[in-house]
Amino acid sequence: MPREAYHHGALRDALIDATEALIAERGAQGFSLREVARRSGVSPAAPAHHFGDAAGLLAAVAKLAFDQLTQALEAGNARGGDDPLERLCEQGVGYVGFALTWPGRFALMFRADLFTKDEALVASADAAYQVLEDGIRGLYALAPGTPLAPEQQLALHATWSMVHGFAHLMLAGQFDADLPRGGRAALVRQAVAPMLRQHLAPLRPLPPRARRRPRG
Amino acid sequence: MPREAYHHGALRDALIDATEALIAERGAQGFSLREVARRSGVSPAAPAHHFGDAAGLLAAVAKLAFDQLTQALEAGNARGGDDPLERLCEQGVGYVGFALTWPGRFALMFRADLFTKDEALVASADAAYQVLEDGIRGLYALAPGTPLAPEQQLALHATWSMVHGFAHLMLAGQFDADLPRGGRAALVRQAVAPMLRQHLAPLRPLPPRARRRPRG
DNA sequence: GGCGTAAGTGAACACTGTTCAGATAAAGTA
DNA sequence: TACTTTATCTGAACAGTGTTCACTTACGCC
Repeated sequence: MPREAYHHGALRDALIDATEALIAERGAQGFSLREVARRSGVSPAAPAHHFGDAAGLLAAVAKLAFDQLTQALEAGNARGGDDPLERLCEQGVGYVGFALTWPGRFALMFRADLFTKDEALVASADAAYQVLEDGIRGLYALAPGTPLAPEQQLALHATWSMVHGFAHLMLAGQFDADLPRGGRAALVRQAVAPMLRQHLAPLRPLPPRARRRPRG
Repeated sequence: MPREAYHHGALRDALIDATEALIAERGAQGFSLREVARRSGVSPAAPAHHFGDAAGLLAAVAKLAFDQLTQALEAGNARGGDDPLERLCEQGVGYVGFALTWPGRFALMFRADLFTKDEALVASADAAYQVLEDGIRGLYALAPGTPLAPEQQLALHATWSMVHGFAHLMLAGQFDADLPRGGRAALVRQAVAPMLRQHLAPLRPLPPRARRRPRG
């Protein structure tokens, strides 16, 4: 413990890794700064020098989580191919899949009371949001950067809410009673995509000759 | 502090009240058993005698929160009148309204790690869930108690997810950027009801003469 | 009136996050 | 190479937390 304990600059990453492992085991609630320091073989005061605060360390971990979510959403886009509806649906599948694969990370991301909202974190969170917003733009055939009309914003909110709520309720075990064979992972595919498809399909502009006449 | 400190049986309720006040101020995260005991003018060990545990006290508070949510949902039903679609939409408005009015209560209810799942709590949670499930039954013109078909279960999950996710994201401040004039309360009415109406309307069985022909 | 039981005390224990003076290693400079 | 500066990390302390336990107090009951 005399001189090998000095991490020589690698401590920052070691603390982040230990935190990810800890919240993977015990959830975001079970995080403890001292435990993380202990696992990194370092005194309880050491993290303060790199992150200032427990909230600072968790902010760094949350930032990474948002980056990983962005990747999951973009992977969904890729699976969806050229069809904007399919791309958005697969984003939803990716979102819920991320939440179920990394419940600790997901729980942390939306516990804003646990971490500091620093610049890097906000940027990463915005990046994830942009992927989703661009998905909605694709559905309405809007160019990137185009501001959304009110009803398009509503579609964005509804889609995000549905996917987020589904992930949240599923993690809370509310859907465990009626799981299909294959468990939670199967439910993601079998439920999220049809759910989104049903919700989003009426929003998609129809090809001209098949356009429905206004009801009245 | 000699003998007036003895609560003579009213302590149980006093602790629950103090807890509700505390989480209303500081959120579910800011709860502290000792602080609650302090506000009730009682030693830190006193709550253990009534609730055994901090998790036990929070379970009692969460149970009340579910009861209050049930009332909010039923009030929505009443506002909706006879139309099953309107009843369900107003349930959604009630749900989100409850979450925004009592953010501490709402946050606590879905933090299952904070409280014990005792019998009374599960019963109250189930009661709230039943109101929502019956709302879906109404939409499909099913008698109470009828088991839901898979696509009806899907509608239930989608509706609940959307409303829950909307409440959650709104509390996280994710929609603050595009608030209409009137603030959050206005957004509940202007967004939740149309959102649900759009989602649920295609699910409603149409009157016979206006039934759409199957696509294909 | 005495007694059993329920209710609350107060001190202790093992934790937690944070602060701060001081020690140690690494890097920069002359 | 020697000296200084800067970044890291320690160790002890402080205030606060939830929980336990022997003890005391008060109430209801026979």
